[in-house]
Amino acid sequence: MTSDFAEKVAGEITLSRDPGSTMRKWRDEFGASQHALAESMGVSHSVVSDYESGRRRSPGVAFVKNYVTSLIRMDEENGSPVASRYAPAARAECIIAMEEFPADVPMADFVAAIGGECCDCVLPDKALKGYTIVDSLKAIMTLGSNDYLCLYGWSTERALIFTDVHYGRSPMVAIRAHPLSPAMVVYQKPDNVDPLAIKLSKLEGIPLVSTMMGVPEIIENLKRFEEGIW
Amino acid sequence: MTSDFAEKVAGEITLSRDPGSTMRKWRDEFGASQHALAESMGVSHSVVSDYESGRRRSPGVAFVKNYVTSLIRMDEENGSPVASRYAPAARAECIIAMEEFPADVPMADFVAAIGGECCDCVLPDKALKGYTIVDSLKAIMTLGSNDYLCLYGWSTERALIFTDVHYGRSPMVAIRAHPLSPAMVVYQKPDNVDPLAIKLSKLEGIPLVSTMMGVPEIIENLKRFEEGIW
DNA sequence: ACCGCGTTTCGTCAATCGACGTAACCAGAC
DNA sequence: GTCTGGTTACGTCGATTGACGAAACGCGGT
Repeated sequence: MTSDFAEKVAGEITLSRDPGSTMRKWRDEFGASQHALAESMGVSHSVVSDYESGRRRSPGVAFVKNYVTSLIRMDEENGSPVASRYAPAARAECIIAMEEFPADVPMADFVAAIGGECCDCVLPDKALKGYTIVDSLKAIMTLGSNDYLCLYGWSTERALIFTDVHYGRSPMVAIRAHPLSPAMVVYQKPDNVDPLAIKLSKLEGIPLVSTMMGVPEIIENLKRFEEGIW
Repeated sequence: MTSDFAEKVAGEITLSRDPGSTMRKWRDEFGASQHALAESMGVSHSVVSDYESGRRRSPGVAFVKNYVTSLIRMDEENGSPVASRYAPAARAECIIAMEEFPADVPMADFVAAIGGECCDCVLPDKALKGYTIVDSLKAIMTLGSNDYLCLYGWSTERALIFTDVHYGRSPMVAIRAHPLSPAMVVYQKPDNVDPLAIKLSKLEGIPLVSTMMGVPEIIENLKRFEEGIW
């Protein structure tokens, strides 16, 4: 979540016709002084001023990264008032976690990382670009057709992980009814997987995977993919 | 829309621990060769290779901007197959247009740009960070509670512009029922503005504005704010 | 073998960045 | 007036970028 916001900020600075003033805009938004930010970045305050005033016309990405991550770290130390205001879309109740991978992750690696097993499916030789962990009950009770777009974030080529699934019919029915399809569906701790859900997954050509791993452990195990390590 | 995607790509490159390989990842995603991209960028092909291989450890934002905008321009020349795959959330049916402003836009300037008039309200001395144009009928018929999060995109400090509004009661009722509030509500071409809608807007402290301007003209007039000009 | 396409490596050099410290400016409070 | 906090401007210099072109490499097809 926060990393999406960091990308937003960094991307805006990078693409701006005047990177300096865009940096200044964001620092003002975060309510930080040049001096405090400079300390956080580990540089002298006049460096920050030089960049914001436009003396450096094309700052290197290393500097921009330091600038942005420092602002966000400072925000987090105060409970993320700015970041949370800027990511309301990320706070849909049924979304527990949602991340993009910086590089494609082979499906087999993903399934292994979450201790998953295929439900009578064959994993295609494809890759995933991210995942979303969804609270199944809340999703079923609150999501309408266009809600599913939020689950996909930046890419449909992700794994949707439904938590606390008893038989798993409703998620597959809803997914099947929607024009967009995820690359993979994972049921977390199902009692039994409904045969109809398996049938539907095959009709849609979506690999269906189950795992008995807890959500915190799943999130922990997927962190290395987020950091581009495997 | 596309600019959000460009920011996503640029942000990811900027924040990556290995910008070169992230650039390479995205170029592969777009299916472009180094040679074609180099031509599009106006540099020699070996420059692209030097960057992607990591010879330049901290590329300047000018180069990254050229790289990203060239990839996206090339994608657009082919009907945006990659960009549209990466922005499904942006294609919610009821959203006609949605943009963020690179710098705050004073409310008075925004209202003037869209030929708007206050419906018995006083414009606060505040600023907007973006806007969303919403098809009212589709929104009312299809949006659930969490849908409204999609309307807000990156910030609630935006103007929501509802099109084809007859009296404008439903949008205000729905907005009032939702935990998040926009900074401004605009009714486009209303027949008559419902007094109850005005009352609700005051209760919420949300300025209510009406305009008789057509959607294409509104979008055109707001472009200068997107480019940071006013 | 040759050819075409795609990519990498590397030497080179002018231009710019990254970072420092110093000095100055501005505004508000006492 | 002084002090504090916030910001800007600028000289300086080593390090790095931005860009070029030449040479080389790898792969598939003929």
